[in-house]
Amino acid sequence: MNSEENKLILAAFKVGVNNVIFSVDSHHHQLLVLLVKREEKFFNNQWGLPGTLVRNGESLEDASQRILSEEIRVDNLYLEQLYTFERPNCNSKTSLDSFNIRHLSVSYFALVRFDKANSLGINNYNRTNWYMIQKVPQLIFDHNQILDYGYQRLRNKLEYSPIVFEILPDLFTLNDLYQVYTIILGENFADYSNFRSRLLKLGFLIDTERKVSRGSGRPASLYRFDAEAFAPFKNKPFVFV
Amino acid sequence: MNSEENKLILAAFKVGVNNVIFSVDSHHHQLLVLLVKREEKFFNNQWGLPGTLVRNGESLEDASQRILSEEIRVDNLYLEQLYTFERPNCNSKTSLDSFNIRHLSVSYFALVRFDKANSLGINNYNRTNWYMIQKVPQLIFDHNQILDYGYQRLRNKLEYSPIVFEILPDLFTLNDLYQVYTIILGENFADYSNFRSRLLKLGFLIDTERKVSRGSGRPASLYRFDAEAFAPFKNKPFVFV
DNA sequence: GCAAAAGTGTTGCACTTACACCCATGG
DNA sequence: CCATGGGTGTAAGTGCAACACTTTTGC
Repeated sequence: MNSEENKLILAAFKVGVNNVIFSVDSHHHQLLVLLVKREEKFFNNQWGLPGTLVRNGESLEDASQRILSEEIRVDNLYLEQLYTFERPNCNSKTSLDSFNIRHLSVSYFALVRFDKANSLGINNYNRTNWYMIQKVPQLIFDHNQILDYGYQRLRNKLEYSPIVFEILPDLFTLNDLYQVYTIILGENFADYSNFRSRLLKLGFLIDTERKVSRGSGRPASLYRFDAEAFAPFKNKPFVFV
Repeated sequence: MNSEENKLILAAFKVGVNNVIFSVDSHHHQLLVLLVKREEKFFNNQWGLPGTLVRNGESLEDASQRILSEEIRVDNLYLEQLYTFERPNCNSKTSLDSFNIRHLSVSYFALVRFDKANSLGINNYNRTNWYMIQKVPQLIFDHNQILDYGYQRLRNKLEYSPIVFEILPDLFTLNDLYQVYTIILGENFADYSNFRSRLLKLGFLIDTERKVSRGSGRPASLYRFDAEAFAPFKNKPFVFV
């Protein structure tokens, strides 16, 4: 087959999924991302996003969920497609991909509860670990780029969609909520008292009147998120912030 | 090979690209999308988004550009990845895809100048046509869904990025600009005079002092977009609207 | 002069910002 | 009774919607 003929032939692909899985550790005031150490010879123990190749009979999202449940034992709280990346010239570089098989990587984005997700390190010899977002090392392939893209998306989502409530317990204090926002968006996005009044005025946070005391100081009210009352704000931008 | 074994085997994919190509016909005050009539036997002359399968040696974006230049002879003005869709159970439905080849469709989104793009219908026997967005018929596969997704993206883009200037001539009146916005976003997004003052205050529209007269009425100033002056607004949301 | 289109100005209202202040609890 | 964190209130400033008004052209 000469090169002209080759050009008109349809490319054959294997498809992988990569997950950008975020979690918030409120206790240490840190945004975390899940990474996996790649011990295959080509990767030389570099870290990368948790991912896998798509198998027969499973959809892309299935594959993505499989990673979530294998690496951290967690029900999906929030999962969304991010972007499709092309692995550039992969076939010519690694002997794994002989025979002109090209690779595509569809990345997904997830936000999981830290307490539920924190049961890792078992049975995987520290192969999987949470990294603080500021301390992520150089990753394999283009995974740093994918991560950046996911981080961007996370911050956007936070501003107009109620994902936070997926990682907060059913009952939470307004300070809990505020903490998550500052951890992800940085300290200087709004004053706490203004954040409070703005959100409460919107009417989808219900005061249960129940109080919880955290050390000294006045006990805080526990609130819950009312999904029905939120409905009118769906797709309306900048509900929060 | 039994079904258990089959499940662990990596799926093989062919990858297609589909383009959601929008254009604005200011003269008829219409938002248009480019469709292609599919004359293959399975599609029975139904319309669909212009697309193609990815060939050897070309990247996904290459393939997408190829469509742009084949269907309408146009340099890329704006091209962006939209979303990756999975063709559900395609292999079991059409005899084309025997042998467990699955299909993935990566969709791209483009906005092209109408005058430049309007040189179609030549040599293609009305196979390609612009459709008003409200009059799009039932399309093949999930193309209606992809189109909706693209339309959504277009409206979002319009609000925080300067894509409009890619489809406007170098010199344009503020009314030209306003027209494009109302065509895409609908009439009730802002009053013309407020739109004017808000945009002018931002300082990236330069009044060239040149005037143009369109029939009766006071002649309008021609403006140009100053990309440098726009720089500080990059990624800042809701610059327009 | 009159209609039509371009462009300017004004006013009220709503919302944000930056604080100051009050409240309830633990020690 | 004071430190601590929770919660309320307010005054100044900003931004936008609605709409009235002025300017410059063709006829």
